[in-house]
Amino acid sequence: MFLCISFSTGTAGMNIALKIQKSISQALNQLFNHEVESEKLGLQPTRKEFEGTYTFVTFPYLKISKSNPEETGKMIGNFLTEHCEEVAAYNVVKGFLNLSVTDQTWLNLFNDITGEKNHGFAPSNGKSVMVEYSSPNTNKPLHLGHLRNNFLGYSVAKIYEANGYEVTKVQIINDRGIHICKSMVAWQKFGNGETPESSGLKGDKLAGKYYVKFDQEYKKEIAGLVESGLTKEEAEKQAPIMLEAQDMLRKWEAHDTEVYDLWKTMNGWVYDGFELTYKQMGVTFDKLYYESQTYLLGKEIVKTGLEKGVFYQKEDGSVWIDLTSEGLDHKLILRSDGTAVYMTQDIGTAIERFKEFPNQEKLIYTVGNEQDYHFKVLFLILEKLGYDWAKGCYHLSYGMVDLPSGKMKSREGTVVDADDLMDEMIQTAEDHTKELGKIDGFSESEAKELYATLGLGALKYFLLKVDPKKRMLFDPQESIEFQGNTGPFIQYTHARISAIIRRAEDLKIDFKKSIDTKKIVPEKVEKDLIYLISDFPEKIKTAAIEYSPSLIAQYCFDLAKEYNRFYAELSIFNESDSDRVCFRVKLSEQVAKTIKAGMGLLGVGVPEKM
RNA sequence: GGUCUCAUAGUUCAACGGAUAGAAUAGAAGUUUCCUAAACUUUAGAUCCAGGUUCGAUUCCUGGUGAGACCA
Repeated sequence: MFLCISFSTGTAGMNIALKIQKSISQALNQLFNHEVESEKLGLQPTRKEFEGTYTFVTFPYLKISKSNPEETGKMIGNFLTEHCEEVAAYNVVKGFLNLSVTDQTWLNLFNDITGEKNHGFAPSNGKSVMVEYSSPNTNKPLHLGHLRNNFLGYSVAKIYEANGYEVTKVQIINDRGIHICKSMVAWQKFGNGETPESSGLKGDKLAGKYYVKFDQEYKKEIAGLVESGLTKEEAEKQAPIMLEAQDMLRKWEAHDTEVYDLWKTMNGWVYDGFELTYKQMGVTFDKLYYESQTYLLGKEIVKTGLEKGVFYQKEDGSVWIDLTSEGLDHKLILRSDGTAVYMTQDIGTAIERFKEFPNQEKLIYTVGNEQDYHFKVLFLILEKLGYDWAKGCYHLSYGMVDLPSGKMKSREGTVVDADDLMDEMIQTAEDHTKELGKIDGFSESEAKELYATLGLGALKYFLLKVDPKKRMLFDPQESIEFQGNTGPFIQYTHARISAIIRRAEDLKIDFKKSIDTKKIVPEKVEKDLIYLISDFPEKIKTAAIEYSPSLIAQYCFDLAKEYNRFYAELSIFNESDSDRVCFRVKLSEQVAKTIKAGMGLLGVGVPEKM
């Protein structure tokens, strides 16, 4: 899980914890004559119900201190208040040493953060990564599962960018194979020359329609054949429409002009359709790969593998790899008739990509967890073939999206279409906004933009807030909620802060002036906010290491929730002390910036007004 | 049959081996002359079972039960 990734540091905020860790290390050394690397000392945020900001657990060091937990905590605590200028006070509860940070430290930190242009975003580190996601088939439209895939991949790409990487976003489009031929055959037989223009259907929907049509006809033919005395297996093999599709695939492989043209035309429709969907989703790609151009790759490498003794050949001519020593089994690399399997072309494609982008530190595949085994094997093979970069390959595996009715099944028509779902979300956002009467003073286009931001924000946040590797439930009704741990709640918080900034400007409050840090002492709730803001760079780093946008989502929610509490408890403009007003507006502004940045990492926009 | 993943409030999700297992929703009760009530406050409710490892286990190990995926 934790691969070797180096991240640049140096952003304001995280160094408080580092400094304290260093001091604790010194304390252990001087008090108990014990050497520990300061980074290895666990320092965790103090639980809400206790006084303090950081907590150091002393249980593991009792043997060294040769004392009880309370005494040990006191000794370290005393050392810190004396020698560490960040620590103001401490308290000990059992084996937990809770440390309070001095007000001055908070205020200095806050001034540092406001001075930063891009808080949390690391400067370029000269490294690059490639992220693959989406990778659809061209025989049907994108569905809910693709949404999770796309949002996840896109967000991870953003998170890597925030960590200073140059990111190449790619997808490989599965544009060939029997499934495409099925759509083509059905269209040829039953389409009557129907096009996206003539039918008004999106191109991908049109192709999908004929894919379904094929399946219906195929079933009819099977039923007919079974009735005439064939077994089910025989019927499945002999159904004329299936034979036609297989014939078409052979013709395609032989570059038959007529078939090739049809293939190009239909795929062209699908790409036009996909483009609209991607645009609505808000995801982009830097480079597209097409399987029709890569499916022959990898055959060459089989020879090399055989020569190196990584692979072995069976009597029938098929090529295999023995992975039993790794706890896996034997895996087919090339069929006996010399045709490739998925593994073959995936090996070839990976090699091509590293030839094309030699300095790639990582290659991240966003693919569902049903492929866990496949990628495990793929990476192992690449390593055995001697490619150093193989250890930089990572399978960003995610769980299936379930519906309340169970699993999505295309045959049963329970698939949730991506376009329909997004439209529905936007529509609900519109209805809800109008119901609340919140669109006074909005122009038509502004209102539309707001509905899209809210509807898609709700959807993206809903899909990204869950740990990627876990299977999740998507309830269409609940996902459109705007209350609680949702995108719109966070968006609302941002809009609310924007209103405060506008108000402050109207009142001509000079909140951008520097604050006399000696005069202002932040209260508890404000410290929590500053702590959260300062923790942002650390969160981005962790999210990248864990490939998990859900951490960012949780963070944004925490920040918004904390802010709303702050907002409810304290009035900003009724203060007589102008320095305090200035401080709080400035703090609010900083929260808004952080929320905007965090949501941006999820690909979610935040409105100024709603 | 073999391998892998998952199991936490009614529900949907959290919790580097750390404190009284957190949130959100749904339920109950409240808060709008005041910067946006898409908000806030209060309240009730959970670790699949059996062992083991240790100062300490939702987390690690073994066995079982249940759900899912992959491989033949």
